[in-house]
Amino acid sequence: MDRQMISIPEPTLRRLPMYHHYLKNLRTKGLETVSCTYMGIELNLHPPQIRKDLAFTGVRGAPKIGYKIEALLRSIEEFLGWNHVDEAFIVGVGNLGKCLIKYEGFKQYGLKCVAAFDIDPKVIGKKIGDIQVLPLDKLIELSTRMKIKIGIITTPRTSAQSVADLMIRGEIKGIWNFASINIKVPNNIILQNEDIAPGFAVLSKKLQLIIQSGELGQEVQK
Amino acid sequence: MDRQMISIPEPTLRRLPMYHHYLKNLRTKGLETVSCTYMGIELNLHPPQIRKDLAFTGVRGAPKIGYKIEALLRSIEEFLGWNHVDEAFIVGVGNLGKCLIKYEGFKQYGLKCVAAFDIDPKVIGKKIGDIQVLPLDKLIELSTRMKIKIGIITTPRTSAQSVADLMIRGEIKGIWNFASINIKVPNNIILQNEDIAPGFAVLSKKLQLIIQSGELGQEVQK
DNA sequence: TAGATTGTTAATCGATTAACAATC
DNA sequence: TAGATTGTTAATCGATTAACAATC
Repeated sequence: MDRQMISIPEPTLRRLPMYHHYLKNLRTKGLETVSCTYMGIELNLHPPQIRKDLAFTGVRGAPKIGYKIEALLRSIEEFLGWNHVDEAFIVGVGNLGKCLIKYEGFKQYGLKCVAAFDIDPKVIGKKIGDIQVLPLDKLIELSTRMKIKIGIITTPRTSAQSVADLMIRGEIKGIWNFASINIKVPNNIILQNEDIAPGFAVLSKKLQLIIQSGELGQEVQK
Repeated sequence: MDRQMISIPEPTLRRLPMYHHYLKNLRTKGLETVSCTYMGIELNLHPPQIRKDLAFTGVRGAPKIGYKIEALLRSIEEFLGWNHVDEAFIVGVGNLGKCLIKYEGFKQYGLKCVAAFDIDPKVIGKKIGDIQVLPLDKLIELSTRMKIKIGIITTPRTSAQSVADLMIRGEIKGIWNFASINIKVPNNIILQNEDIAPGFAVLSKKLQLIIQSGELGQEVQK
């Protein structure tokens, strides 16, 4: 009962994939153990932070030795649920939709797109990668029947809310929204928004500041 | 001199595009002013936070009235440098690269991809959207000559570091890295990493917790 | 005017970092 | 053993939220 009461800091959750990826690399190099000191240098993080993050997954290291890489990987995967495959539906087969369907990386997260949906008759019936594009009005019935838990939205902004509503009626529990628009979902539905605008805002502003300071520097020089 | 010393909280920077997008919506509806109370309800944020965020851009509101939408939009755009066009090079014309090249949304951020690069002879010379795919070994010379500031990496992981190195030799100042791998750049280069794994980790874990608690609930019921 | 809203200062909260005993 | 590393508690830091005077 208590376990799900412990709240995991979101920054920690967001760092776990980085550790996971890095550890997989170490494993291919044939290494068996790793210390936080070592990881910290490579990943540019402070050792105590890494230690705390890893502790959340339930793994324990050994003083003087460090952590077993194999155990760490299993611990992270189990903690995130990446040790079993989750099937997902994706709606919207435009550029981004196609790109995600073909993305090979999902495998390592245990995510598998099993069907795509669209309203455009020109794409319905086609195959993208391994999967079939179905008409959107089949979504509710199919997702209920197949007990699909995850829905991915890659439609234009204007359709995102109505697609989310369909997914919820189809008993989908988590929505990964790439439509860069705020959609509203009930409390018991997990919503994860993915958008490149925030990242670009950070890049734009930092760039502006560094270029400004460069120009200022030049002025000072002459 | 002082201006660039003030550090802007990154969470604030990341929220600005959301305000920007929302305000554009209000403008198309013909509204002229807006209060933080009102925005807060729509965007699910506390009014004082919105006020602080907006204050960073230098705009001032009027007590009892709120903010002028037009002035807010201009203030955010100017603050982020989105009021002028920045030209960018993109390297790697796979699924993701093509997808970003065709992405219409960059226009509103003042970002324009002016050339694409690849090493694959099969794609070199082709046109994606409006732009030409050039051989990678032309990058340094061209980006120096055209004074390109932004480089976008959409290559496989294995090439990301070497592409970044080329960009830096081509005097690019900011790198937007979609290759989901840690690349190393000198201090004076801005690096912004874009990766969907952190977001999916959050979704996976939350989903796991909610599904677990659902199963537990059922057990308790019977 | 009264009430709503801004702008700003203070209090709270949560995450990161520092410190250090325990340990192999 | 000595030194490196973990695990944990305390201190710090930064962002969010609360409180409230100023104001149109």
